[in-house]
Amino acid sequence: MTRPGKPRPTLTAQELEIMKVVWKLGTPTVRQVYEALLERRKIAYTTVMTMMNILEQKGYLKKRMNDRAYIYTPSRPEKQVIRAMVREFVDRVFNGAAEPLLLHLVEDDKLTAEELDEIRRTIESAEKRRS
Amino acid sequence: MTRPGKPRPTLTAQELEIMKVVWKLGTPTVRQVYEALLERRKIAYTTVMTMMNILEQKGYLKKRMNDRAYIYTPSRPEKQVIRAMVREFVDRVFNGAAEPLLLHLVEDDKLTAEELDEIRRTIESAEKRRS
DNA sequence: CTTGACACGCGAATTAATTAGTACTATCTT
DNA sequence: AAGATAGTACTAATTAATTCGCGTGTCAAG
Repeated sequence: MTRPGKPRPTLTAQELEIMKVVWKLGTPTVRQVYEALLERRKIAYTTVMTMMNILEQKGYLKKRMNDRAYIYTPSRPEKQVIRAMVREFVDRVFNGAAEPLLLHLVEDDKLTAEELDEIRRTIESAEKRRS
Repeated sequence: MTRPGKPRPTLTAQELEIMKVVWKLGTPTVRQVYEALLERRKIAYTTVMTMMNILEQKGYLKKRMNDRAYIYTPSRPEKQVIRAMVREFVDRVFNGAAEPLLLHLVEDDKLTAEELDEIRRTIESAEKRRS
């Protein structure tokens, strides 16, 4: 049922929350993820387990038995997954055009002067790289 | 039930699709939205009606009776809604930090040289405006 | 050996999104 | 006046996401 290599359905909010923990911990058990999440909000152990199994079915996690519990590992690197989410968002909201989103962000006065500066430098080097 | 002024739940994919049409048409009837959507995909008239009524309940649309049919109007400007969606996305995916998203986009080679240039100029003027 | 902690699988309840059919009414059209 | 047309309200089926309890098995400690 899981088609290797095919694009997978994009992560929902809670799925992403779990994936973030897994990426941070590397190779956690359900319990470890559960404990990490508990520090943020009330949640049941079995809820985490269910979600992680769904994430496995969706192809985001792999599990292997170790001792008495499963150890889960991300099957795709964080950067790749986030990139796909950004792409999906740009498609859905901006019809695939990245520029309007960029402009939104830059105009939004949410960035510090240093961040703006770094971005400007990134753009400049991107421009050089191309010419 | 609709709390004026309060932040509303963020739009789903299909809701956004309908809102885009409404924003474009300005003050459409259900039928007009329906016809516009039909050009892209198969959908039933009543489906569109249901969605638009939900959007009204959610506070994104207002309707007034005119002649025999309701005329719907957006209750919030497109830019504002999109901005809220961007903010929600940045919060959810990047924990509120806009910069990593910016960098993702710039690195992603999805932009033309002209677009990059325009963005650089926008950043420069944003920097001036602040200093 | 019994008991408690921990792990898993399974099933299930709830909620929301999405889609659309049906019944009814009011208005044109001829 | 009759029938087609267009519009709404209401109901509902389906699917997915999210949440969690329960039963059961295993291992370790007393």
